[in-house]
Amino acid sequence: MKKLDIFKKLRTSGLRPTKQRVEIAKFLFDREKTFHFTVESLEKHLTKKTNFKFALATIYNTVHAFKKAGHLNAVDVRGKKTYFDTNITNHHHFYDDETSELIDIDASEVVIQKIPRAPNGKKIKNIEVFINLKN
Amino acid sequence: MKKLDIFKKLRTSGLRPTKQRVEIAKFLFDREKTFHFTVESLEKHLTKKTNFKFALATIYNTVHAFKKAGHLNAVDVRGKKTYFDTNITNHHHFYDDETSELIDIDASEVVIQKIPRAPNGKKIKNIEVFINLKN
DNA sequence: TTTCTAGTTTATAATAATTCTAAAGTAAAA
DNA sequence: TTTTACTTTAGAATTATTATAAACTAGAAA
Ligand SMILES: [Mn+2]
Ligand SMILES: [Mn+2]
Ligand SMILES: [Zn+2]
Ligand SMILES: [Zn+2]
Repeated sequence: MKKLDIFKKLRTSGLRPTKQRVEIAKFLFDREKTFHFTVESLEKHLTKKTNFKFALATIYNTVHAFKKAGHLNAVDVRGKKTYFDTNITNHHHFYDDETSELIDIDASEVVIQKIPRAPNGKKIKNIEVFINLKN
Repeated sequence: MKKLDIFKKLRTSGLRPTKQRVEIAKFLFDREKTFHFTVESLEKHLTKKTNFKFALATIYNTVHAFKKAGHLNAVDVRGKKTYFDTNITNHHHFYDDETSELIDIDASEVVIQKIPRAPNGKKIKNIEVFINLKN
C-alpha cells in the first residue's frame, strides 16, 4: 500500500493526517496479510515500532473512525475485548479459543448449500461462519 | 420441564437448592423455547416474576455454574455484555444488530457443503453460523 | 429438634475495557 | 503570521464483571 493510500484512508475517515494517525494508518494498512487486533495489542505494536507516544484514547478514536468509514471491521469473539480486522471483505474465521487467535477463511472456501429464510420483515445482511478450533 | 429436573440441574452443577437458585433454574429451564439473555436482562425478569431479591453476584455465580456444567451456552454477539443461551444443542443464529436479538436456527436448517481443513495440529471443535439481519 | 458447619447471599469494593472531559497542542485556513 | 477548529493527552467517569468478607442458611450431626 502506497503512502498516498494511507492519506486517502485518513481523508475518507474524516481525519486530519496527524503524526499519530499517520503511524496508526501505516501500521494497519501498509501490510500484505490480514491483521486481527485489539486496541491494547495495537498500542503495544505501535510503541514498539515507532518512537511516539500514543494515548489510548487516540487509538480508540482513530480505530473507531476507520471502522465507521468501513476501513476496518469488528469481529465477535469470546472475551471482553473488542477485536478488529483489517480484512473488510466478506470472509470467515477459524477461532482458537485457547490462544484467542483468529485466522481468515476466504469466502470462497466456504460453500453453504442451505440456509433458512430471514424472519418476516427482515433481510439477510451477511453470513459469518466461525470454525472453532481445539488441539 | 418438571420440578425434579430443576433440582437435577442444580445438583449436577454442584449447587445446593437455595431459594434464589431454584427460582433462577425454574426461570431458565422451565420453558418451551430457547431463552437468550444477559445477566442484566435475567435479573430484570427475575425481580418482575418473583418477589425475591437477587444480588447480581448470585446471578453471575449461578449462571456460570450452569454454564460450566453444560446447562447453558455463551453466545458471542457484538456489544459488551455476555449473552447466554438455554439451547445447548449445536445450532446457529439469526442476529439482529439493531435490537441485539438472537433467534435460533436448528442445525438441520443449515447445510454446509465445503469448509477448509483445520490448520496443522488443530481440530475442528464446532461450527457456528451467524446470519446477520437488517430491515 | 437443636446444634454445627460448610456453603450461600449480599452489599460493596476492586478490576478491566471503554468512553468522556477539558486543558494544552497543532494542522491548515485566513 | 495569525487565527481557528480540530486533536492529543492524562486522568476521570462509566460499564460489565469479578472479588471480598460479613451475615445468613441448608443439610448433616448430635
Ligand atoms: Mn465476544
Ligand atoms: Mn461479542
Ligand atoms: Zn478476518
Ligand atoms: Zn441459541
